[in-house]
Parts: sequence; C-alpha cells; structure tokens
Amino acid sequence: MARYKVGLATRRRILEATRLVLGERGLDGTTLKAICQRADIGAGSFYNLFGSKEAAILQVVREAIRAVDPDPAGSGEDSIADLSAAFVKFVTGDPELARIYVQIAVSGGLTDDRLRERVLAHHERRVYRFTDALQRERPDLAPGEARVEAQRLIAALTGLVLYWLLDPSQPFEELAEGLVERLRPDRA
Amino acid sequence: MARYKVGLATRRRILEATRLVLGERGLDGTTLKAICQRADIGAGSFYNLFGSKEAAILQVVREAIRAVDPDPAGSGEDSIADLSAAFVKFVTGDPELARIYVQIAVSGGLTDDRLRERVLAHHERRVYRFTDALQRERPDLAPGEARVEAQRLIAALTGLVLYWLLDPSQPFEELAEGLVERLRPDRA
DNA sequence: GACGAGTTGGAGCGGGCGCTCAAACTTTAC
DNA sequence: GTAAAGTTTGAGCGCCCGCTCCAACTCGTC
Repeated sequence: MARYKVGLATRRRILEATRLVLGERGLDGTTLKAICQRADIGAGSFYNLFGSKEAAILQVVREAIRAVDPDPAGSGEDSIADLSAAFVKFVTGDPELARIYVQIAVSGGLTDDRLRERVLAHHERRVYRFTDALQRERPDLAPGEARVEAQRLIAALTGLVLYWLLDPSQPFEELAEGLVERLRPDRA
Repeated sequence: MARYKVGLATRRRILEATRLVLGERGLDGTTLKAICQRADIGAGSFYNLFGSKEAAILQVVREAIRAVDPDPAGSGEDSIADLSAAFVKFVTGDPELARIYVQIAVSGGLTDDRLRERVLAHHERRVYRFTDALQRERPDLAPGEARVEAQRLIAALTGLVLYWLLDPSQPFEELAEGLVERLRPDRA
C-alpha cells in the first residue's frame, strides 16, 4: 500500500504506537483512537496503510512471537541454558513486547480460536526445541521424560514472566536461572 | 436487594451465567447482553439485583480466587504435596472457574490496577503458604531458598494450567505431580 | 382479595467503537 | 512545471456497549 517514503514512515509509526498501546492496555483496550492518537495521525491515514485494526495488531503479535522464537527452522545447537537465557534476555530486554506476548497467549489464546492456533503452534515449536536440547545434554533421560521436563521448564518460565510483569520487583532472572540448574548433567 | 425467593433465584442464575460467559469469552467479551441472554432475563432484572456489570463480575472473580485459596487464615498444616494436589484438583474439577482465574490474573492483572492488587495479594498469600509448608518439610533449606522454590513451583503450576487450558490434551496432572517430586525431603 | 413491596422485560438513551469517504494536500517521475 | 499517484484529515455512519426507566406483573402478608 505504501509507496512513498512518507507512507512507509507513517506505517512504522503506526506499528510502534500499536506496540505501545497493546503493552499498556491489552488486546481489548487497544482501540483505533488510542493507536491514532499515539501515532499522531488521523483514522484515514491508518486505513490507507492497513486494511483493519486487526491487521496492525496481528503484525505486532507476529513480531512478539518471532522475538521469542527467532529461528523457527534452527539447526538445534543451543543448550537448555542458552535457550532459557535467550528467553530471559528477551523478557527483560523488551518488557513491552513480553507483555504483549503474555497477554496474547492468555487473553487471546483462551478466547480467540485463530490466535489459539498460533499460540499453540508456537508453543509446540518451543517444546520441541527445548526437548531436543535436553536430549543432547542428558542422554540418560528417556525421550518421553525429556519432553515432559521441557514442558515443565517452559511452563515455569512463562509463569515467572507473568508474575514478574505483575510485580517487577520480583527477582525474575534469579528465579529463572534456578530452573535450569536442576536439569544440568551433573545433577543426573 | 433481592427479598423474595424469585429474586434470589434470579440472582443465582445471573451469577451462573456470568461465570459461564467469563470462562468462554474472557473479561472484555463478557457483555451485559451475553449475560442476560444466558440467564434468560431482561436487562432491567439484572440492574434490579446488581448495581453494575462490574459488580457481578467481581463477585465471580472473588469466587474463583477463593476457590484457589479456600482458607486465607489457615493454620498451616498442609504439605507441599497437599497444596499442590488441591490446586490440581481445583483446576481439573472446575475448569470454568480455572479459566476465569487465569484470565483475570493475566488480562485483568496486567491492565487494571485494582485487579492487579487483588491478584498480587492472592499470589503473595499463596507464596507464603507454600513457603511455610516447604520449610516444615525441608528444614535443610535456607528460609530464602524455600521462598524462592515456592515461587518457582507456583509459577510452574500456573504456566501448566495456562497451557492445559489452551490444549486440554496435555497431561496436566502428570506434569504437575512431577514438579512436587523434586522438592521431596528424600531428594535433598 | 386487597395491597404494598419486589420483580420483570425491553424500548431507548448517550456514548464509544471500527471504519468510510471526499476533498485538500504532498510526493515523485518526466 | 505538470500531472498522476499517493497520503492526510476529520466529520460522520451504523453498530453495539452499559445502563435507565416504567408500565405490567408477581409475591408475600393480613
């Protein structure tokens, strides 16, 4: 849609504004008016560049999910500690996007069928990735057990993010690091 | 407000309808129309018994939180396994209420200041309860370490509930039970 | 059965929602 | 400089929201 420089710049401003509003107000609080005020544009400009409010939101959601799982077709060289640390870094490094990620996973996933599919597909990839890493590090674990431990670890990390977003004074990084300790080879 | 039997019965129907709609559609999807259709009443009847839509929702939210933490002033005789099993039982026994619990914690807690306070107060009580149980069972743990482990356990349980609600085919009970195993005295 | 108190449905209010549209303006290519 | 294509603004449309109001109706009491 955008073909001139100004249009592309406006497009970027809209996505940035959408990101901010989504983080602050959540999925349903993200109104067109809020986005347009934040981006300092009129409604007409928005619809010149996006087909609908949902389109802009989905674009931001895609970004958030990609930030958590940056390399969907990755070759699988990372350790559990790497994967976990990368997630912690994502969360602490871009809390706005982390907020969106958690809100989408829950309020979106539990009420919107299409979003649930996206969230579950993303979750499945993560479980696979973590399971793979765990099997490499801990050949002593049965394959089924590795997957189960991966699921537990991801659930715990997700829960910690939630409580940290609710109360940022919580020592999220320390809590998260302790989760990985337990899965180390020397604890087998 | 309700003084005749019919009024009290209607009040119950409204709360039941609110519970169902909240679980299915989430906080923002719970419209007055949806509640009234579900309860098969007119809007006038609703406002004869509740001061606002929010009042009915808060009533249900209170129920959900109380279901997770049924005895806020409890004496502290439960073991970690008891506390964890009680939570698992709540979740599997009343998934509707569990849905509400998770949705409120996230979409409510992250966007509404008053709800966040409620959620955090509830969470703090739970952490205290779990920490207390863990200290009794595992005197070898430093007090700070017991609290940290309690936080990790609660976060993991919450995360597991989330993913189980997104995908009920997940073996939630098995995954949850494994979390407690690790904290047993004989693993010290 | 008469009567006050409580309960009921639903039309309709003010307001915010996502979105449209046309006229004015800006950018770009020649 | 010209003109086609792209961009912008903001009033306003239709819709649904939470909520009000009141005439009609039931309930409980005597």
